[in-house]
Amino acid sequence: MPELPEVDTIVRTLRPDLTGAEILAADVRWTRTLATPSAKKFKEQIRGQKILHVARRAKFIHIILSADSLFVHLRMSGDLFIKEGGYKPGKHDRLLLDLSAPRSENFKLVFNDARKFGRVWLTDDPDLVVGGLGPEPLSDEFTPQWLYENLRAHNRRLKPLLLDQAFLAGLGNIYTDESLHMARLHPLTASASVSRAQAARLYEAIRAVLTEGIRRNGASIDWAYRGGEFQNYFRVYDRAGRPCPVCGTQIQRLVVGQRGTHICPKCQTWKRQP
DNA sequence: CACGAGACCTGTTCGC
DNA sequence: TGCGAACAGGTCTCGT
Repeated sequence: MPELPEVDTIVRTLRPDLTGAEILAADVRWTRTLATPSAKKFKEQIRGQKILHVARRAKFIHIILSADSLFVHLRMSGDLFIKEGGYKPGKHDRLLLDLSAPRSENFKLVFNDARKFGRVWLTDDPDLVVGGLGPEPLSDEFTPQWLYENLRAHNRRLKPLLLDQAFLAGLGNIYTDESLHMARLHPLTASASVSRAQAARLYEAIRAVLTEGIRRNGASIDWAYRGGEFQNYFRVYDRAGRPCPVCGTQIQRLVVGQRGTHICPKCQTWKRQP
């Protein structure tokens, strides 16, 4: 569910409460939620550590502790909540941390994840988790020139390449469809065929779409989400059969790389490679 | 290297 | 109303 803007929103929401808190205990309710280490080691190792900072890297929530890094990836259905100290675990709560803060009651950080795809890592080596990721699309490292050169360096279709976190880190299904539409590029376009001008358009579109997503506190579909409202501004995502906001043509749904994909067939044309 | 299929999971929505 | 199929914001692994 959550892509870069949604994760960013969660991080901004949690940061004030979590920063400075001490972890008193961990309750692991679904063992496979832990990517590493084992539940036993996790509980021993995390107890007593303080939360120094809460950050985001791509779609990972990065909680910097006194001695380790705690990473959370929400995958499709994960979410993180703050609950009061007396909170009792609900059906889909997979991991709970008991916390104490200097000038407030004890509270809990709850990882809730209906589909159990989400994962948590506790490690002293961040590269073990995020070392293989591509650049952050909102960082200075990501430039039109970088995008042009690296699109040309692969021979892949645009959409699966943009979804590849080792290529560029943070886009998911929604923001990829939105970016491609804004850039007027078809998701099946061969990356190596993209011109400088098209790459520049795609660069601007990715930055614009992610920035707007963050400004609107992400998109809220199915789950109530920090008041996010980007879902009200989708151009094509989940809008099959409705008019393209640019030209009015009916938006089509197709499948690319096994992902539902939404395009305007008039704005986003595609010349099959000879 | 690129790609499709299947796996991992549960819940909701859609069509009959 | 019931019931199975299709689908869902993500990523990994395997075979071609």
